[in-house]
Amino acid sequence: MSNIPKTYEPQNFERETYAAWERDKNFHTTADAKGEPFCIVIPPPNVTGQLHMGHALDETLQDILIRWHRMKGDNTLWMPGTDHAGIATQAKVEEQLRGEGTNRYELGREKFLQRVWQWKETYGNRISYQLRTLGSSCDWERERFTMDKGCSKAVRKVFVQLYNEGLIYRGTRITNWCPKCNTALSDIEVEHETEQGHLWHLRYPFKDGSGYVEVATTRPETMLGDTGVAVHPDDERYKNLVGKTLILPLVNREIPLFADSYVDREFGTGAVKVTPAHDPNDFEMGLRHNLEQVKVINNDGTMAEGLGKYSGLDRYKCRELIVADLTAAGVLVATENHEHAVGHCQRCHTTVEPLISKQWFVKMETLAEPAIEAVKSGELQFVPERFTKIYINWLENIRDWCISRQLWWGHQIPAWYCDDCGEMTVSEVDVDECPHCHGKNLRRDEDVLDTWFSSALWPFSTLGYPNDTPELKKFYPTNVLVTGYDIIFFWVARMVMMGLKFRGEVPFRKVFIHGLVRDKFGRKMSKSLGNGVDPVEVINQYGADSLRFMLVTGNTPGNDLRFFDERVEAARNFANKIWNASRFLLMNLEGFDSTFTPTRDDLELADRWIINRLAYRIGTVTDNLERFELGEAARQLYEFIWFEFCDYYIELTKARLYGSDVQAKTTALYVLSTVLESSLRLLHPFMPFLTEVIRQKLPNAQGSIMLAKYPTVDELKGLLPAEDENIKEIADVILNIVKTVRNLKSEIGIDSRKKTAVVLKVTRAEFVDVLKSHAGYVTELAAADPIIFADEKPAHAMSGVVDGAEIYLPLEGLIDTQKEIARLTKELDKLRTVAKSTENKLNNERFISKAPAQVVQSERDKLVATNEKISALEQRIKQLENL
RNA sequence: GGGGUUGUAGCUCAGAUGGUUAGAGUGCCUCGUUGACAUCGAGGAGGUCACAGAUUCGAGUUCUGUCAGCCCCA
Repeated sequence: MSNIPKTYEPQNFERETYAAWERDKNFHTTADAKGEPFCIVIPPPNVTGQLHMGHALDETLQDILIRWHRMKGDNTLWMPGTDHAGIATQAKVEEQLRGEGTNRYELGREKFLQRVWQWKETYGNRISYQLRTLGSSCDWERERFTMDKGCSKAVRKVFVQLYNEGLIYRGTRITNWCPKCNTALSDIEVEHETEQGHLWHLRYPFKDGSGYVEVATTRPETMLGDTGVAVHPDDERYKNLVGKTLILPLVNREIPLFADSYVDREFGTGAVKVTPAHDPNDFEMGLRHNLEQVKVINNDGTMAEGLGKYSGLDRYKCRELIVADLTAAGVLVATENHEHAVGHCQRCHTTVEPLISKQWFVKMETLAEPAIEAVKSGELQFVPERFTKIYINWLENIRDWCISRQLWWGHQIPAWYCDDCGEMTVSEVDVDECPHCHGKNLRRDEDVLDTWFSSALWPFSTLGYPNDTPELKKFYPTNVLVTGYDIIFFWVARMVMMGLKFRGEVPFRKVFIHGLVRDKFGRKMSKSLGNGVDPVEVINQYGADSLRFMLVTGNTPGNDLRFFDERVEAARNFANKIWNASRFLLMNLEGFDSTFTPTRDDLELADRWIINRLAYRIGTVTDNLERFELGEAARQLYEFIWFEFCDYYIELTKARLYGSDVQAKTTALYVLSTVLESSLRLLHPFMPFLTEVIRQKLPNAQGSIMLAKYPTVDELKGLLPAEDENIKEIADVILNIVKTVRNLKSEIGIDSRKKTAVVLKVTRAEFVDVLKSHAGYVTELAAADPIIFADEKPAHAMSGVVDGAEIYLPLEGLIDTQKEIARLTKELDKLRTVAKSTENKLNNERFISKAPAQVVQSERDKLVATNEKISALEQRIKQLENL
């Protein structure tokens, strides 16, 4: 049997292990393969850059689910791919061009797009390869891209159908505009941040000279575009003034004072200036009251033509000047400090400008309704459930989705305008002749679609839509979507709407939501802060298994987690522990007869115990996986492998391994390798590399672990202890004695490994035989040697008491009687507190009558056991005091 | 303004459906070189479970309120 190096060095095997899996097509499946379908589509990473910690978390969770289901025997497909990320990618390439002293306009659309495709090749591939370093078992043969042929076809088909049904329309609306990205944005691409600003109070005079109305505004520069002043219809202050005409200062435009119930009487002066072209609420009021829309700010954030000295100024420079001019004119009467929410571009963080422009929109209401229903009916479930509310709340208040972007990189809108007849044609195939007038002077709409439009189709476009492929039939709806809570609106909700609309079924049954990975101080990892941790570097240093294990432990669904080097180290130490436990087994396997199978009768207590524990952990791990409690499942494995298997069981096999009884040794080796092998399979979804490499060295383990069966309790049949065997209780007595002996030694400063005589007084008859026959376990684990069973208590000794036994370390001369009395008294006090509270419960009639019988009984048992310990301690203390 | 979420050991976090003397990792203290592992082993200290009520035989866990932090939406 070949052995392995002394320390765990993942760098030596992860890469080649992955390559072997991929070479053997272990990730690949087909629609006609055996098993229940289990499918996850990857949230496609952007081709802009490289893997970050958020991806690492997302991929790890998916890979755990995928590998687990594959091992369970499901027909498992993990569909990989990347996203073209319109604005972000275009910005990257434009930045590149700037470095070369040119820009996209100089290059022209076609050449520019070639450049972006080049970028996509480089970075798209890079991110796919980085996903591989994490161990992601994606079916790479099926890798997709949101702008590949198939996805583009799906986008066209969906667009045209929605247009034909009137669910996509083109209209002049107020939209969020980013002056820097130079494009329209959807509502959710705007991030609102509270900023310290001012509230300027302005006086607008009446035309008839009968005084003025005072308005309050946070954006004085927009006053140039004011076309009205609004007050609340029930506001007594203004009731008699409504309908009068005001003169807009600086501009001298006549504007009406009108009433609209939108106005908040409490805010400012109760009178609000109305700029329909630059504020969404004012826009709505403008429509209601037929106000003129005067656009005073250009798309690039400068002031429009025709505004005299203000024209061409930056919007903020203009604000300063306007404030100065209004002050000089006596219009500005007060300036207050004011906190308000200001919208910023999600991508570049520039303050967005609400502007009127002609854009394409998706009508959302009819699409949202079934998407709400799907969640309410339970057809689609969120894990954790609380995200349901967030999702529904958003959909119930949804507004139309602005889908056109003034970019070049993306799916160009399939609409053509005829210069001859002025008609528009929307079509799945490119149009070169106007179907209305047969003219040839067609211009295609220059805009492209919001990136999220194609992402919304991802679960079915990747499976073959619009073609009716076997994959689509087999794997749609997919089973789980794994993603962060930050894109529930952007992506999840839209996929549900589109899935329901175009496939008639939800795109996935469950949405498994995780949080964000933060830095050690709890801050979001970001480029500007420079606090990001590169997963590839972590993998190079600690191994992908360690990173994965760290990401999945100490984390509960939907919650953020902090990244600590120390936690990766802890995970790496766990890997090293497994490595060395395996190494121990491998070095003892020489000459092992791998055909040997023991019967239950060959197994000794420790063997039956560890198998029992394994069965228990198979249960809890599987149970937690089913509930998406991956962190808890990982913790179960950690405890089992490190504490139960390594700390206790391995130690208890050493006597047999180093002894001369071949049959006993073989049995121990059999159980060791059986339990280790099962543990590796249980752990494989979490730590794929390590488990594969070790398992290949074990006897009787054929093929790749990733295709092996996930452990079930059934497979232990024949080895499991009999139902009536009280194995846990017996083990607890022994382990409690072990702990007590170790503790007593430590109290007195004896090395835990130094052999020390121990006197045991067994206080429960049913344990006498089993403790006598297994005293060797105490010797092994606590260096208790010799162990003397006796009824009398040695006077000069350290002592301890556990359920079922009293323990004495006769160490005459080493014992400070007073200290020992003090120590025992402290212990006694603790037990008395316990006894007291237990008694109180049992004396409470209502407890006896209302609590379940089982709970009452366990309290009774506890009281008996505690009282036994108490009297033993009392006697002992008295004995010491009389010395 | 509406909604969500968090508050448990020095730090980071677990503690489904209420029921042992509330756990882990890390950090800290003491001890340990006999061969699986010092990326280790043994032992230990350390918690009024944010606060106040309520429900209950019983609350870290359920409900209400308060305080503090974070997030989303308007």
